[in-house]
Amino acid sequence: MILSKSCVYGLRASVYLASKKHDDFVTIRKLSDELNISFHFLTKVLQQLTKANILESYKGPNGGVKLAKPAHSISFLDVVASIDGKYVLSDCVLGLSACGELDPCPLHNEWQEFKDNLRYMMANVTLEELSAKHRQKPVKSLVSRIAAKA
Amino acid sequence: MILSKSCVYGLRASVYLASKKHDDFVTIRKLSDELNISFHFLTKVLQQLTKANILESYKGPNGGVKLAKPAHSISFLDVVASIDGKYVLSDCVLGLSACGELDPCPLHNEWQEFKDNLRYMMANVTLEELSAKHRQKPVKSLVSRIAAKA
DNA sequence: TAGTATTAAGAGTATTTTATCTGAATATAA
DNA sequence: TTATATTCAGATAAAATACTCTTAATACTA
Repeated sequence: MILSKSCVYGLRASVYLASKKHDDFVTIRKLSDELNISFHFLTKVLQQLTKANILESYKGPNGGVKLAKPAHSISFLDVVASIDGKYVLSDCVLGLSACGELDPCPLHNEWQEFKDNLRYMMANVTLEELSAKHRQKPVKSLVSRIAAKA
Repeated sequence: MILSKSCVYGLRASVYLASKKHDDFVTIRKLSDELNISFHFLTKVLQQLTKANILESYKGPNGGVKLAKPAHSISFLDVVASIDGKYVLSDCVLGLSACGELDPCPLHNEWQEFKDNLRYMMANVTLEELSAKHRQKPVKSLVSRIAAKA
């Protein structure tokens, strides 16, 4: 599992919110029902996203949560980093603390390439793109992107 | 963390063993000292690799563990699959059980590409290649491989 | 055959992650 | 102003993962 469950829940909720009209608050109860996630657990996760300024929350009747910014300005990575921390995917694959440019482990370069690509993808996919299954502007395929670079 | 710690420990031990003369058994004590891993924990992990026929073990004096096959015939993926199971990297990134070719989640294609590439890399890097830092036949870079394919 | 070095196996503990519960704070609406 | 719908916050529980310890089994050496 690359991303923690908290992170996955946060992503799913964010993508769901991105598909809604921006003005309306959606209750966490509705989110947890729709997405089949434990209400209390989801509450915790969304609090983290609220603190990180990804979401905006409102208490009381007609309250709930909504995206704090337009969906096209929030990336997949924004959400992931708010929950799993920005050092997700920064470790050496063999768990060697010394591994780095100077003293790379045998897999260092290959792994680095993967992490970079994954990061690139996450940073360049927005919630808006994710919320529309048949999006007009599809994320450029990794293969073609890398091929163009090479 | 993509791979479990057990898995990482198993990999490090395997790579270490690959760098040794094949005939000699290496004690788990020596492995745990060299690699700075808890002896008992490493024992557990290596038992799994022994069961999976990656390693061969021998009890008693002059005993220990060694690779069961030549290092060039054991892939990174062999080790990973023996410890984390062969379904590592098979889940949907958004944790949707329904996600698949028929009903893909918004990230399905991008994610699939990643998993395929990672799997390809893991399946095509052998312990022999990993054990030599300055290997004669470097693993073909992902970028060039993908570029060639495209 | 006795002693010892070694892995094997399983039980036990600790830590982290995931999930649940309860009560408080807040804001709306009647 | 009172009742209600909601998030917020903290405590607790359960499950998964990581790690430790103890004992048994094995096989060499002397």
